[in-house]
Amino acid sequence: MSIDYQKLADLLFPQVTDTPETLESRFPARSLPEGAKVTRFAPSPTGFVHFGGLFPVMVGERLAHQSGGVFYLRIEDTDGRREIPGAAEALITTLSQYGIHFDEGAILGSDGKITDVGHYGPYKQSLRSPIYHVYAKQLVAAGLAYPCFSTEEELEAIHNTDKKAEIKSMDWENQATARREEMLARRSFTMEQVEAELAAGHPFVLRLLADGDGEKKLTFTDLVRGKLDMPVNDEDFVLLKSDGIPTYHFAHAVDDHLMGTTHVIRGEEWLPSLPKHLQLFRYLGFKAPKYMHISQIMRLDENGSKKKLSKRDMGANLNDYASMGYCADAVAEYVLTLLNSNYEEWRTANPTLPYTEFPFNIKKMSASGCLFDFNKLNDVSKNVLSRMTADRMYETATAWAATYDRELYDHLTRDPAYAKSIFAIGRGGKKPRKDFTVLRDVKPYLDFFYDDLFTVKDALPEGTDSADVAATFAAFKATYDPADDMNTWFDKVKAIATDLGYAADMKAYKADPTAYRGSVADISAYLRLAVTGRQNAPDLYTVMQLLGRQRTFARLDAFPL
RNA sequence: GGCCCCAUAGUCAAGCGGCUAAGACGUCGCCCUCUCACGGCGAAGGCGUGGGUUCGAUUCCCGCUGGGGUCACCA
Repeated sequence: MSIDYQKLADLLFPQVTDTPETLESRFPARSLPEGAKVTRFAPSPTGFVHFGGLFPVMVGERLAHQSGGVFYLRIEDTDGRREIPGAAEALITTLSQYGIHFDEGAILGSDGKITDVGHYGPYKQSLRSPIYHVYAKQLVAAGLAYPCFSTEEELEAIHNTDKKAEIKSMDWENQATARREEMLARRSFTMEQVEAELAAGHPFVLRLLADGDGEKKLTFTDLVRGKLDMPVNDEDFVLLKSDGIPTYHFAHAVDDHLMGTTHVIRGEEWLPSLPKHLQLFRYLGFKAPKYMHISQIMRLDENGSKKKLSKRDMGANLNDYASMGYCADAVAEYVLTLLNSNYEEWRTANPTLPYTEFPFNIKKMSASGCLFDFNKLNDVSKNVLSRMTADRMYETATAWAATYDRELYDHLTRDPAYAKSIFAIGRGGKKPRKDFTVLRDVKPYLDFFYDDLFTVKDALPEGTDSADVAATFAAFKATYDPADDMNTWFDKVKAIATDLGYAADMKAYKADPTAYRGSVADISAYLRLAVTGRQNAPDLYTVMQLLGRQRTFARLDAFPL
């Protein structure tokens, strides 16, 4: 049976008049400096940004911007059934909070609507049908693709593929044979049959005519995994769905070629379909981009086995991190530590540089999947917060509190200078205090600096003689001078200790605790509890400096004995 | 089940034929110290398994085991 493929192409795509050549001239190759990488983030608007999604995003962003290239955003909205209205906008907003900015693509305008920026658009796949159809027609005309009029129901009866649960229990051997036979059957048809189906108004999908021998292997080099062997594609997979919208595979080939993507960075779940893509690029006459398949982030389930971090898991939604109190920089740094094994080393050597200064290196990427580790994230977050200047910490905390803790926000903004001086405690030196793991820790840490938030949380140590406490307060009030420096201040506290029969010297006290009523540590504890309401707080001298004499004394007076 | 990927401590990881097998997080001790937070010192804990190749394997090859992915008109 011989078919006039050009005639078939005209029959299937009568509306297509453009040719691949006209498209090539409409989207010319980019003129970029040698070595510049063009990468993209290509999400489908089906929900929030997944934490795991941040990995390819950051790799793409770093590679592009580090090389003087282009990082663009393309929206893969080819599945109307799964699309969630507003998801694309939300995706962009979330990423911008993470400092991820796109040079071109479907970008959010000031009106909150998505608009195209750049010369390779449209950047929403649903708007690119005419483009895909040009190449679809070309493939049909070349005898490399064909229409299939089987309905979804018919195929499902054979494949039984629409439910994961069924896949697990089905008979694989028979399934494979049935599929092969079905595929062969669909390949043979006559022009008359096609004409009749079209005349009857029956929809069709366009399938690629696979020429590969599934027994043969293809060797391919992935930039993070090295050489890989995969079977050559032998499957007539779908290029265009019955609504004329392309599948991921087809859109990927056409778009990444036309848009000049040099490096495709995606999750490793795409590895098995790589042979399809390579075959498509070959059929289309396109040069394939370089690929980087990134390992999935996992979590530990109840049984101790690894599971893909999925939608419902804690930490899956990127938006959750803000509400948990992690700032975007912390999350980004954590991702970087997982992405490049030498990142932490670099950070230690360069504590103050922004992470964008880090020389990101593909060779330092690991091919094995890793487990999400809150301990590590916490540590990174704690360091990120501790490295900030007081001003920066103030801004970060205030911005966070604006949406997550109005009460804190009101207090911080009431007197910014005061708030900044609180944040300045133990900050800025070589060994800064690390009081905050997340921004949620801010309020409980500094509440005692505000009279209306102050409460006595802790109790005096067991067995404390309240007469000693009262005597301590009286003596302290009699001698305290805000003009004293820290040493003078502490000498006075020691003097109080001595007068009350407490040890002024800790070493002496430890050597013979029975010789004293207590130690200067106890005296400090009395004062600390009254002034801060707790047994643990930053340096008392500084706290009193910030509170001032009047408020300090008021708290000593108000302390219940 | 087929195909594919992965495999160094609880976690992330250096290592790329010869090392007492780095480092970080976590855990536990000790020190510093007015408490806390820092900081310092130290400890426990690892090359999944069986074959090769080699004078010598964590490192190279194969099998096994384990984990993960994938097999749609979803991406």
